[in-house]
Amino acid sequence: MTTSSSGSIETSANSRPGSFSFANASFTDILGGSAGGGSASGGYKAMTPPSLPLSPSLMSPSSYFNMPAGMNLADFLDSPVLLTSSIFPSPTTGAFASQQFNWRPEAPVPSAEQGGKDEQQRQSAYSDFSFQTALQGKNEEQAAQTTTTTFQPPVPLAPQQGEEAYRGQQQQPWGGYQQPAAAGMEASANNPASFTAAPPLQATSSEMAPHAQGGGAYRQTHSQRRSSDDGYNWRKYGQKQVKGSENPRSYYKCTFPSCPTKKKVETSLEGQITEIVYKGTHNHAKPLNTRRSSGAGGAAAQVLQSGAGGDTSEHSFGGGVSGGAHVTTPENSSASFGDDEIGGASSPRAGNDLDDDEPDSKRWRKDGDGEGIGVGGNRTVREPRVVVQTMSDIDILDDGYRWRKYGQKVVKGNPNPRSYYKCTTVGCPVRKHVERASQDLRAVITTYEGKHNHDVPAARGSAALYRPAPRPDMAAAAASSHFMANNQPPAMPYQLTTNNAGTQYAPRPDGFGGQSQGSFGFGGGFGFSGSGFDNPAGSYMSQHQHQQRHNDAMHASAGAKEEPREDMFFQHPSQY
DNA sequence: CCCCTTTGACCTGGA
DNA sequence: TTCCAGGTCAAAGGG
Repeated sequence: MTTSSSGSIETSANSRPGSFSFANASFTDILGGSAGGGSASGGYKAMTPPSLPLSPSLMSPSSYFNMPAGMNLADFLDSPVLLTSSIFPSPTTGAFASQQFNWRPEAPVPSAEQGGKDEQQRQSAYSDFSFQTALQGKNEEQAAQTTTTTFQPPVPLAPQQGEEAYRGQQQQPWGGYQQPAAAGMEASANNPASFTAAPPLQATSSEMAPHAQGGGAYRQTHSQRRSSDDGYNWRKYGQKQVKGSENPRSYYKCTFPSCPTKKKVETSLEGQITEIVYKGTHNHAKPLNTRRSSGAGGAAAQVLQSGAGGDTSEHSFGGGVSGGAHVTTPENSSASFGDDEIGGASSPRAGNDLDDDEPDSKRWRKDGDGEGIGVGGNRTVREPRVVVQTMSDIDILDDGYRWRKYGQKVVKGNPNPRSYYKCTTVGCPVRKHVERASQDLRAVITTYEGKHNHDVPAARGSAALYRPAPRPDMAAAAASSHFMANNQPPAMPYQLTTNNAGTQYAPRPDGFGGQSQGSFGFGGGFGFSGSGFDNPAGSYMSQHQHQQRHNDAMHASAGAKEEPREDMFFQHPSQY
């Protein structure tokens, strides 16, 4: 998306042009709504949402967000994730975490059925959009702490401009996104101001980072969903009552042939959508004619997408996002809009991307990966939340590699969902998963498995953007900080945990540790200068703590698994 | 006939 | 190893 202002981000795979404008809306509005953003989840990473169209108006990408190389603003826009993430503060930091996407529709959330009509509403709705990050509860603290970066008032920019700017800066867009997502949300909660358009936004790195890594699943909740279609056609393939939630969860798949995109929609007893989580990215344009969207899910989804989607045109998120362009596909990113919830649970959800191929959880499982989307802990859904996750499959790049989210799941012991990503390079066995620490939402743990058997992919969009993956350290830092700059692929597997406190990063025993090289920074945009951002790794304390966890298991397996682990919340936009 | 929803069973992973 | 929970499959039914 471009983010608001200008930047357009190209996501590697998914990039699509879109513009997101928050022009009218204030971030607070956008993010804000509910303070409580899902806690943990707040932001996940962002991926590149492919399709959300965002109009750049509010924030200039360049300034505010850095878009991952390759990403187009449009993409961001499209992807829910982007929205959240991009816009919001990083989850880790929590700065924005609280913010979730809240679409607070003026009108009550339309039921699925209503969805069709909702579009109009949506538009209006967007204005209300608030992004909340999952971690609300923590948010405040985090927000304060984390917010390392500040978002300056968004300056509307043309998407393209944004991109250019962005690229020029080489900032990572996603970082922004991610942040927004998680952090942002929270932040909002905590610091509403942070997100308000006018005021500088702060992004917390830590949170953001996670999200970023996570791939972005974010969840944004938006209070009200106006559901409408997102412009894609969905088929419901399952429904289940999820434990811990009164609301039944419905599973939808994009009906487009070979499109791996899925979404989970939770609806309240009243029929309102309380949460939507997207997984995967659409590998096709939005159908011209949307037949119908699946029920609730559809609605929410639609909203997002539509927002994202170019076609639709304008959707304003938050106050005003007007859609700029949009793209149709969305889906990479996922964002969740939701109520607020704090906990990460809700927010965290986001992120699932799809696998490419098969999204199904089973497969994921087979792959060993991931899972589906996790639900956050509790959600209190006050308002309907929509989670969009965008990570798309693609890119995540914290480390410069491209990742595809193939699953997400809530693991016991941790209400926060763990996103699962795979390196998109054919034949490359590397996987990573990102999750927010249960104890400290601000802390994000990323675990890498396997070693890349290839070089860091060229940046999609701009070479500049993708640089070698930052080292883990860097990554972490970056993540937290948001970004960017160089990413070098971590050579080694490691895990990072970030939290507001700081990032700690430890190389894996294997020796896989990375080294940070580049500097991250949000360059321009966010202004994350971030304290820690620049610092590579370890030093980077600002907001994230990165702890490495090693999974023994992973490592163990690793031999095979040698994987580098990284986190990056903010890694690259791409990731997000 | 096509498409979608519903629904119970099955599969897989995590604890 | 077992249990639990989440996610998906696939048959059945409806529009």
